[in-house]
Amino acid sequence: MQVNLFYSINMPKGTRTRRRSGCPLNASVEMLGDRWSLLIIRDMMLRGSRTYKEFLNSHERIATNILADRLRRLENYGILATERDPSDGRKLIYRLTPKGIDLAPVLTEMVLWAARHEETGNQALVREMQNDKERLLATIRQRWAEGRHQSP
Amino acid sequence: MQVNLFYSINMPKGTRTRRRSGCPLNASVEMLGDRWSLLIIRDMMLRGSRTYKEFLNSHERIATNILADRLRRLENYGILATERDPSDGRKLIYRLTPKGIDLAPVLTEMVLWAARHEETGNQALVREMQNDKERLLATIRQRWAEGRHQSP
DNA sequence: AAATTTACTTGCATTTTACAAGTGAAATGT
DNA sequence: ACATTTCACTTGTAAAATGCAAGTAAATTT
Repeated sequence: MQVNLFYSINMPKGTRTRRRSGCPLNASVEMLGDRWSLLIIRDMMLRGSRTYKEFLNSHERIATNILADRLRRLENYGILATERDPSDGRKLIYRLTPKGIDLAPVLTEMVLWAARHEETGNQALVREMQNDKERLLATIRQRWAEGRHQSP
Repeated sequence: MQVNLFYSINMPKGTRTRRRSGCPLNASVEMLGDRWSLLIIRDMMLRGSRTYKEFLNSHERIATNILADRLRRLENYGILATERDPSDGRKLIYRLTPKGIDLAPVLTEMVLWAARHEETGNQALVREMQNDKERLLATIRQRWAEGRHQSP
């Protein structure tokens, strides 16, 4: 039997303790390089999703076990944090940490790149990002600083 | 037996024909959201890697079959293109297309994010990116326009 | 002509993902 | 008070992706 020394017990799958290299891009890829993590962050940042159920509603249809796993990983990485909903003890509120909010420029550039080179939707968002990247980023940061990131 | 209608024959694994959604971020994630693609692009853009063997030399140690698969996928997506080396018929030269070069801002933001929030190396590159993001991007673009992206 | 280099492919074990169904705690309806 | 619903998951299992070692064919070098 062989064990993978890059992983530890009691951690979600794929949560590495040792890095493959010290390159900062590699660090980002190890934390975010999969088919779901960045979409969860998008849902929090741009769509105001805060609960497990809200994440499940998004159009790409993530499986429930994968969602639970990714939320745990992102929390372990310090990208998001949780708290119980004081008004409903069943609900967990997920919110971005400062580290998570700092991903806004990464998401912006990925959106703009795809919009430039692929046929994609949500042209309103894309135009907003193109026209004044800095203003949008400031808005996102401020919305989170003020706690106005709750769902409508 | 069940078949997955999101995939087609004769395409590298994971190369989807239908998208999970029209969101531009999702498009980026479907093309680049794995543990290797962005590292290959980094090697081309920042380290000047051009051949299969040069990619294999990078510190994260990609497996040969995965590398072949990722190169095929990135070519299918139009992110890179190949040509035979005129002076050595065994060698294939991989180079970024304009679409691939346009990923420079994505890589930059991912590097800066990790450098800000994780302990990583290559502080020289990070400082260069911090100090003058636009100048570095202009340099990368120009280096590729001039064909000076060959290995040293 | 033999050895080496390059760019892969193949086979197989391990790990991850996807899908469907189920569970327990808290809240709501009657 | 008790049944029903909601919420946030977990579990089981099939399918797909990844990782590792070994092998191969064509071009080049010796």
